[in-house]
Amino acid sequence: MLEQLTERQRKVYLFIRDLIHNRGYGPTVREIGEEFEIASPNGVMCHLRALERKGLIRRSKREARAIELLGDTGPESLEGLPLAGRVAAGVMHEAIEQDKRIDFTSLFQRPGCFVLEISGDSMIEAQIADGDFAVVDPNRKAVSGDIVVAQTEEGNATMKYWFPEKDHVRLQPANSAMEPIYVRDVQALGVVVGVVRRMS
Amino acid sequence: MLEQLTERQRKVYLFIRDLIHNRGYGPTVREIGEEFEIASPNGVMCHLRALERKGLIRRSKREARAIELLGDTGPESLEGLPLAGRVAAGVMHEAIEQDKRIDFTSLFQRPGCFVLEISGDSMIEAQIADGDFAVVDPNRKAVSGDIVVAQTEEGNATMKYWFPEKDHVRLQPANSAMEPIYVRDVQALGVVVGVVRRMS
DNA sequence: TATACTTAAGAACAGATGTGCGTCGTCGTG
DNA sequence: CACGACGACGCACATCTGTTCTTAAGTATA
Repeated sequence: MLEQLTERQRKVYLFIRDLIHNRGYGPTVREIGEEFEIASPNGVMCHLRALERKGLIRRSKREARAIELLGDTGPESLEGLPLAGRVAAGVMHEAIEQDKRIDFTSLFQRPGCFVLEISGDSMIEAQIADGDFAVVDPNRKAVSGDIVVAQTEEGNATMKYWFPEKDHVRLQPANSAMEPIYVRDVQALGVVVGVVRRMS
Repeated sequence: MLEQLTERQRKVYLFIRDLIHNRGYGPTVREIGEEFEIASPNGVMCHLRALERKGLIRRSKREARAIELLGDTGPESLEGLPLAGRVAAGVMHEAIEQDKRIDFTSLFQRPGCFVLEISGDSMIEAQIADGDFAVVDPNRKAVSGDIVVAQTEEGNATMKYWFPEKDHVRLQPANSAMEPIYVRDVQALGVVVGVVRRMS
């Protein structure tokens, strides 16, 4: 998105975006000029035309501050949590590196995904415990060994390992105290792509 | 927030907010007048003054469209994932209930929280596996039995159960194949308040 | 009944703002 | 070398826009 821009254009775009996100409304042509020490309004117009031509912004003719950001998902600066490093692997840095961030919401933001709360311990050996939240992707085809949410013809739904065998499917719990289930008419509602646990 | 407003003021405020969220930039005084069939700019000024006085917006003097929304968290509709129910507990609803939603980012959004990637299997029996992300709250005092990130005086950091005993602390792994560590000079960098796993 | 607040019209003004014209220099490409 | 791009100046113009003043009707409050 930003690759096709020149250095100058990129900075102008980021300035506009920053204002819209952090101040709530965009800059005027002359405000941009002031920021980048461009004395003539037309010098700024040149950049705005380039940004519009390259599809990053849209403008309304003859309207003040009428700059619309295209393909912008919102202020990223506030999203997510700082990713501080790996633990149990040596020295911990005192200062948390602020540059790497991880956003759990966008991590699982695929169209159609939904969340289920786990009830029971049948997947405990797959590190999925009672009360956990499972993120399920219904648009993904289950392959052998996936953890899926399976629904039998009676309407019962359960979370198990998915093993197709000959003329049936083996639904294998991740708990050595439990036996696998063999079913003929079953469908996978979706594949488990993530687990979230809250321990507070 | 909206209770202290008159009906007319509320509609004006919602109109402004809608434009900022959906169009990307706010309205001019006359645009508002056009929407509500207020012929005079001053009729609109009256509402804007009221909204500013009541603390819903902030304006910059003599600047076009310079309306800032105060105490506004952005379009809420896009946040989070739909929470579809509990699994392994009977009947699955065909239609996912869209009204309940869960947002993983805000779930762990406490000031100071950070994320660590887990390395190794020392907490496997607490359902924390290699490659998982742990959310750590440094502003929380560790109590006996908590899972903490502990740092010894040598600077080594590790994730363990936290058991203070007499003149030392027992750092207990959740892995029966491993032995506990007894340390005198150790501090808990934070308490693990969440776990996130990505399996795609 | 008097007072204050809300809502609004109409007119006028100053200044903010987008836009177009012509010009110029630099840099990389063919 | 010519050409096109990028980046920018300076100026002028039309209009957009916020603001203020005066006036006034309707409504709630004391």
